[in-house]
Amino acid sequence: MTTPKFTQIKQFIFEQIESGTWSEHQRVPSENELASQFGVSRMTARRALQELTDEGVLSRSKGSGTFVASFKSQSSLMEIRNIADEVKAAGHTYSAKPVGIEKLLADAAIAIELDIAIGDSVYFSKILHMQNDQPIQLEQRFVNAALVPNYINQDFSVITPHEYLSKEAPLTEATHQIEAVLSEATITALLAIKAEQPCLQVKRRTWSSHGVVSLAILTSPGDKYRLGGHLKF
Amino acid sequence: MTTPKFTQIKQFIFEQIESGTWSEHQRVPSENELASQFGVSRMTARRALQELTDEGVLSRSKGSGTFVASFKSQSSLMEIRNIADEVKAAGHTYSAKPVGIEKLLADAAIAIELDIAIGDSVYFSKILHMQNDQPIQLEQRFVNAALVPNYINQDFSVITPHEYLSKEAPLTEATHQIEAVLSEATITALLAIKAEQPCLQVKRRTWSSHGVVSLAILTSPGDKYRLGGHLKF
DNA sequence: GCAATTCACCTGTATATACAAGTGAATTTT
DNA sequence: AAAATTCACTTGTATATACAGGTGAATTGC
Repeated sequence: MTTPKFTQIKQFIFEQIESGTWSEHQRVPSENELASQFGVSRMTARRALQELTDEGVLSRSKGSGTFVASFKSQSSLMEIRNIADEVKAAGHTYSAKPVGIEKLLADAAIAIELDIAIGDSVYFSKILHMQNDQPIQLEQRFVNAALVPNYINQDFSVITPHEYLSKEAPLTEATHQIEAVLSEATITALLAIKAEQPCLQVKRRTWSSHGVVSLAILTSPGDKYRLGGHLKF
Repeated sequence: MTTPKFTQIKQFIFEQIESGTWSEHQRVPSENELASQFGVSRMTARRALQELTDEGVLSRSKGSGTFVASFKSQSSLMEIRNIADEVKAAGHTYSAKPVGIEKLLADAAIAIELDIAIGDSVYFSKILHMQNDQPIQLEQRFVNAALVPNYINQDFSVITPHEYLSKEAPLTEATHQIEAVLSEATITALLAIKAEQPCLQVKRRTWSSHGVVSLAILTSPGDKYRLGGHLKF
C-alpha cells in the first residue's frame, strides 16, 4: 500500500539528477550516507542505488563510490548501419522475424531517452534480424504510446498474459492492461470454461484444479475482489 | 576471485532451463528450497532468482512462486511497423539520431535471442527516432559481434570509458576492452598528461589531484599492478 | 452444496551485522 | 624524491532474522 522506502530513495535520487542538482559523472551519496540521511539500514539504501544502476541511471565502482551515469548521448557523429543491406550485400539471405510485443511502463532509462515520465506507457517490441536463418541482430523498440495510439491493433491472446497479471500496478490499471492485451471476447471465452459471470463482473474464488484458468477481474476500485491468479494455457 | 555463490546458483538454474530440464512456465524451486539445497541463506538464493527475473529468464509472483518465463516468441504473425514511414505519412518531419554504441557481454536474455552463449561479445547501439524533433521511438540494437567483425570502426574516445573500467572482468580482458574502445594513440595522449610511461607499460601509482586522468594499464597477467581508477574528462 | 475460514507456503520489504576487497589520499620509510 | 605502508572510506558478498501480505488448497461452518 505505502510506497516502499527504497522506492522513495530512488525517487529522491532521480529527482536530484533530473532537476540538474546532481550532474553527470558527479558523485552521489554513499550507501552509509543515504542510510543515515533517510534513517534506513545500509541494505535498503544500497537497494535504491543498485536498482538505479541496473536501470542505467547510476554507475558504481567498488572502492570509489557511486556516480551519475552518462545517459545522454555524447555523439551524433556515429553512422547508422543498416544490417539488412549489409547482409544482402554480402550475398546472404536476409529476413526479419518479430518475436513479441508488449505494453509496459517506462523505467528511468527509457523515460530519459523518450523524454517522458517514469511510468508512462510505452509499446515494447522485439525483432530478430536473420542472416541465413541465423540471428545476427536483435532489435528492441520502445515506442512512446502517447504519440502512437492504437499501436497494438491485434488480439494478443497468443501472448501468455502471465507477466501482465503479475505486474505490480493499481487494480484499475491492471484491469486496463488486460483489456489491452486480451480482447474482451477472449477473456469471456476463457472464463466460460468455468461458467463464470461475464467479463468485468467476475468474482474471485478458489479452484482446486491445476493447469486451468484461474482468473478474476476487478469490478471497481475499492472492491473487495481483486485481480489475482495467473492464466495457464 | 572465486565465483560468488549467487552466481553459481544462477548458472545452475540457467543450465536446467537451457537443457530443457525445466521447461517454460514450469515452477522452479522456491527461495527456501534453493537455500537448503545449496546450503546458503534465503537472501542469497533470493538474489539468484531475482537477478534472473530482472534478466527476463524467470517470472515471479508473490504468494505463488517463481516460474520459467516465456522468453521465446510465440507469434511470428505480428506485422513489423515502420515508424519512419508512419511519421512521414502523417505529414511530420522524421529524423533518426544515434545516441551511443558500446561493446558488451551478452546476458541471459540477449544470449537466448541471438543463440549465443552468456558472456559472448555483442555490439550495443541506440538510435532515437524523432517526430518533429520529439522522440517517438527508441531503438536498441544488439549485434552478434562474431558475425559482424569490426562493427565499430571509429575511435570511441567520445564515450566515457568509466563503465568499461569498472566492469568485472579478468585484467587481461579489461585491457583488451580498453583497447577496443580507446585507440592506443588516445590512451597514450591521455597518459601523457601525467607524463607517464608509454601505453601498456604504465605502472599504477597514486595521484592526489582531482578531476584528471587516473589510469593504469596492466602489463601482463599475474602482474602486481592492476587496472584501476576511472577516467574523468 | 456453497461460502467462509484456516493454514502452510511463497515472495516482498526491511534491519542488523560481518567480513572481503578496492580506492585514494595521507603518512611513513627508504 | 620516490617507494612502501597505513588508514578511512566505499562497494560487494553473505548470513540471520523478522514481519507483511498474497496464494492455493484443505478444512470447517452453515
